[in-house]
Amino acid sequence: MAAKPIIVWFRQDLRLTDNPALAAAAKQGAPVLPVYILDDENSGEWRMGGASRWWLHESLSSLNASLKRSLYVARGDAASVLDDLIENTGAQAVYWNRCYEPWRIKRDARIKSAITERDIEAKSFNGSLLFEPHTVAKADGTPYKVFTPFYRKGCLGEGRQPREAALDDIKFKVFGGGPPSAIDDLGLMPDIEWYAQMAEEWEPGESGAEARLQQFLDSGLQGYKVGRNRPDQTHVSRLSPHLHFGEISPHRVWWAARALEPDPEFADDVDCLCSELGWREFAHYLLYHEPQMPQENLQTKFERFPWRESEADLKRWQRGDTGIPIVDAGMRELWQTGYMHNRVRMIVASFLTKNLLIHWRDGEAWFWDTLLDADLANNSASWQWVAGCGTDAAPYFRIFNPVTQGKKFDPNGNYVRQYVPEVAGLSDKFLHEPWAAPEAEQEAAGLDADCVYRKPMADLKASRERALEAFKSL
DNA sequence: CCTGGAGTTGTCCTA
DNA sequence: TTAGGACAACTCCAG
Repeated sequence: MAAKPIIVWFRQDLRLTDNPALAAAAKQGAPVLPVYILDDENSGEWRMGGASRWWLHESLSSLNASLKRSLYVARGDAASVLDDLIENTGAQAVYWNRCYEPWRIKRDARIKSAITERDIEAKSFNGSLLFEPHTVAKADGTPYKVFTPFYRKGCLGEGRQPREAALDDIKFKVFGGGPPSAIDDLGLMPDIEWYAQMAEEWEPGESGAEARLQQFLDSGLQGYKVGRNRPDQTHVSRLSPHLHFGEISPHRVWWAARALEPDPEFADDVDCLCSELGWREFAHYLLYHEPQMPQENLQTKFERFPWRESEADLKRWQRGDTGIPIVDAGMRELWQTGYMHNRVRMIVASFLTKNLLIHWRDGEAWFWDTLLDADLANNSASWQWVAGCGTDAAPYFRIFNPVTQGKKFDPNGNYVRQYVPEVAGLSDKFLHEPWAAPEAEQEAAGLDADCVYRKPMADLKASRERALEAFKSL
């Protein structure tokens, strides 16, 4: 009798290296039946956005190639797909790495008990977080609400360290009796080829992730602490989509950076990178303990906040047609490349929620649909943070001035000029506030009298005052 | 239970 | 030009 296979259910861990569920299955010696199930249709309003779906298609293709084209893919209800698979293949066990979206936690718990009831082994592992949410608490047992103590004491206190990434090249035999892969049938690819530029800039999949890490370690990490704020420079890691889909583990990134720490040239930069990974942890921690975070204000007093409703204004923000150069640059970068530099994310989010007083959930939804790295935990935690309704103590008067931010973090205008060619002809002095330039300069740069960059959609001073008033009303 | 220090990412005005 | 304080007061957290 042939050995019964072990199903390895891939989810947000689309890699072979440092994959605890896969490693555990390989260790058993049984053939591995690798499976991916597209079931986000059942996730309520958190069906994957268009950009993510393109990435997933590419990433699955890459994983399938690594698995010698043996990946079994299906769409639909995960429980019944697994049920049928167990039935048809005589599988002895199902292994997977844990996810932390509330709907997935619930679903996985149901699946685990259903499988166990059939006397089939169901086992889950930690492959995606340095410190899982249920392992971190204050001395009194309640969850942290502030990042710094969460990270310093909760994660790194008392000699706690994340586990080392397991980089051994594990050997396993793939189960040959499964149906053929049919990634194309998942319907992840869009009909219109809007992803051409994304395909040029990104390489979804495990080898692309490792290459990106190496490139970052070689040429981005040194100077990261300061440079990461500059959208005109290349000091951010751009690992977020790879991390989201689990093409690389945070452990791998953490320890690869730590290895450079003895070099004094890197000391502060490594700490800073690790703390950014810590923020990723914190977002997942918050989502675990506050499952309503993607929908509801963490600070309930914000239920009274006087948000404005304006489809038209929201559209202009989405299109990058606000008349504020750095905001438009960011929104267009997002639309064209599926990515936006972190500093600019904060600027556009502040503009939407404070200057326009449009609900953070509208911004969250747009990012969800357009970001390649759309991640329920990171996205919702960050939007609540910027809007001021999160658990941290960001003071309400912290309202970004996009002109000041632009001058500070894009001083030569290279970033704005790349995405907003309309204003490229202005001098650096007025690039970030074209409306303030002398008329002669506006004309010479080709800005018509009714051009949006001479009449931005919001007066920064007046809208700031209005936001401060709105906050005071709480 | 009490207490005191601290809190990712800013802006604006004034001297 | 630039540095420093105001902008409020609250909650979190650890000792």
